[in-house]
Amino acid sequence: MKPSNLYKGSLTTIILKLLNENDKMYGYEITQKVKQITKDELQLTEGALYPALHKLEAQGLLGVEVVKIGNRVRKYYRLTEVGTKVTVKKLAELESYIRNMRALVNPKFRDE
Amino acid sequence: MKPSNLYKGSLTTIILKLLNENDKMYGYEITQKVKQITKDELQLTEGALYPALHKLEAQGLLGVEVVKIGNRVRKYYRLTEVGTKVTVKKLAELESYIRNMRALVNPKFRDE
DNA sequence: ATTTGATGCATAAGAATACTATGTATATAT
DNA sequence: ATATATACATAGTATTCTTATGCATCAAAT
Repeated sequence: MKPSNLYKGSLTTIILKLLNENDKMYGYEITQKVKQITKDELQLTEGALYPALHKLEAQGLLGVEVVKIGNRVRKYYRLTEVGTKVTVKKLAELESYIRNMRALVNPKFRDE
Repeated sequence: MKPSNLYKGSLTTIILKLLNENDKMYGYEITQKVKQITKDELQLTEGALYPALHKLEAQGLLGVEVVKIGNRVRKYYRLTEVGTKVTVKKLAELESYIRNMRALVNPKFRDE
């Protein structure tokens, strides 16, 4: 994730939301989806993505399904029930974050 | 900064913007201002704030003025010229970040 | 035929950022 | 007297991400 360090801390939210929307996805697919949606402005690095996926899996938020495509392996991830609940929470936190940052940065948004 | 780790990476932007708006401020004042603006949702911790101020000063973005208030010391910070330029850049990055995150999280915002 | 670029996974070393805990000290209100 | 607010600061730790590297398959172009 190059552009600025504002993205620090938002990777989990991004992953969870995309999985919430797309049912199941594999890592590389997520990187491409993010590139597409943000018009190349945000590029997930694999060094950040894969460890993040592993961690979410270890926390029980994601389930994995290994699929062989020809001779290649893909690991499809999908939300668990817990993962779905956490997604809702993360999205609320993001809205709150954006609201607060807008208020901090733009006096117009300060009276609710 | 408690609420969520989304705030990781935004402290510099917050400090610069508040100084851009208020001419000069001291550390404690910044923490209170942030509390007020975000209605207690965001509490800057001093362990994050003071090192951040020192770093910005070392980078030449802030100038310091030490003032004695009674027997107490206050360190007033203000933007340098360079600091003002960086502030503009940081604010643009924040807008970009918010736009991208909105698009990632809300399909409605994906076209445009 | 082979090289390039895309696909697809993974980890290790290090940097950056913030949190927690702690310390010092003054001022004010109860 | 004592708790709370004001005001600074740093050390140790945790979290998160970047950079660099590695392995391997596949399609397309030269």
